Amino acid sequence: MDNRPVTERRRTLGALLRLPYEALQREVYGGLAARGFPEIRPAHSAVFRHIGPDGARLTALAERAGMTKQSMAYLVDGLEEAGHLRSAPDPNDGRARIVRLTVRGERVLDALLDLSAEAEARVADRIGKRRAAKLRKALEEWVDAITVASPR
Amino acid sequence: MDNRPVTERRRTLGALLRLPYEALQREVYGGLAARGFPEIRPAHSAVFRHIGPDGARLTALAERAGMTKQSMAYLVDGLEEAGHLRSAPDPNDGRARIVRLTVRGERVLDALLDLSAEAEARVADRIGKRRAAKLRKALEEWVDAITVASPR
DNA sequence: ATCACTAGACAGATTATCTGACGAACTGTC
DNA sequence: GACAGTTCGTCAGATAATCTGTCTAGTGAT
Repeated sequence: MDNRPVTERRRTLGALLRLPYEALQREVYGGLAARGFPEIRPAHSAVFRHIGPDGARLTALAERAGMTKQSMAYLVDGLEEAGHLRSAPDPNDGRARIVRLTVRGERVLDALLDLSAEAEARVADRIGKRRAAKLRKALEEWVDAITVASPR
Repeated sequence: MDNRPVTERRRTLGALLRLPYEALQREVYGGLAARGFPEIRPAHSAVFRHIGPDGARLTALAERAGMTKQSMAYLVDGLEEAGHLRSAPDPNDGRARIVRLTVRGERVLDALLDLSAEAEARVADRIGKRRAAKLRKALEEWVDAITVASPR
């Protein structure tokens, strides 16, 4: 049995992941807005995370992001309208569209990665370089354990 | 400049927090469904996280959860309909309603905390006890740093 | 040629959030 | 007391981000 007081029991790993994650997200998407991309919302990262330099099919993006084609289409439509993506029919498959980042879209991806690195550096300043390195290492280990168990 | 390859640059702290968090959430809410509470969805945790043994006002819950009164009212309504909460007028303030957990609601909170602790134990099994302890410690430090900076 | 499968679109629903406006109730000051 | 300003919760309406189910067109293997 767990006899610790509720306030302590409530400090779950989930909460300890969620709070920093939300803080990070505020920093990164705030920074993105400040850099001239206020239209990019957190959900859009599902696209930027999984699109490669040669673009990808809608279905491939959806599968990698673990969501339905319809949901991914919704996100892609928004980004295409804002000029971050451009889609063209696949010459090898008449059913498929290939979605690619535009130059503007590549700038967003770059800004996203920059801002993330900056935010991580600030974390290291706050909690110490060693501790931040251990944090990253432990998370990487955990993510690897998850990923082999149920590949994305 | 950051000259690491894109695949490595993409392994941001955000991603390293998000993936475990999502995995954890699946485990916990899956477990909750298995324990007979399939109607509890992740968003509802905003209520369980912030309600105390003596209940709370809607407005207080909303503020603690960092959302609008309207959004919190939506979540509370759902939980009240499902019998996890019961709300009564505040005898000291005619405007206010006090929302309290029912016995069923308390069982949910208990299950939530149990499942979280179990999930954390499984993480320790996977990545090692020492590493898991360091992970928790680093996250606690980070959360504390966030919380003093912008108290919730 | 046909037939099973796949890519993406369309229609419609659900969940979880928001903003703005509002009436009722409380609180402090005159 | 009366009045002004604040706070509590609700209503109406909108938006974001997801889902299921159905459909057409295209592919590919027999």
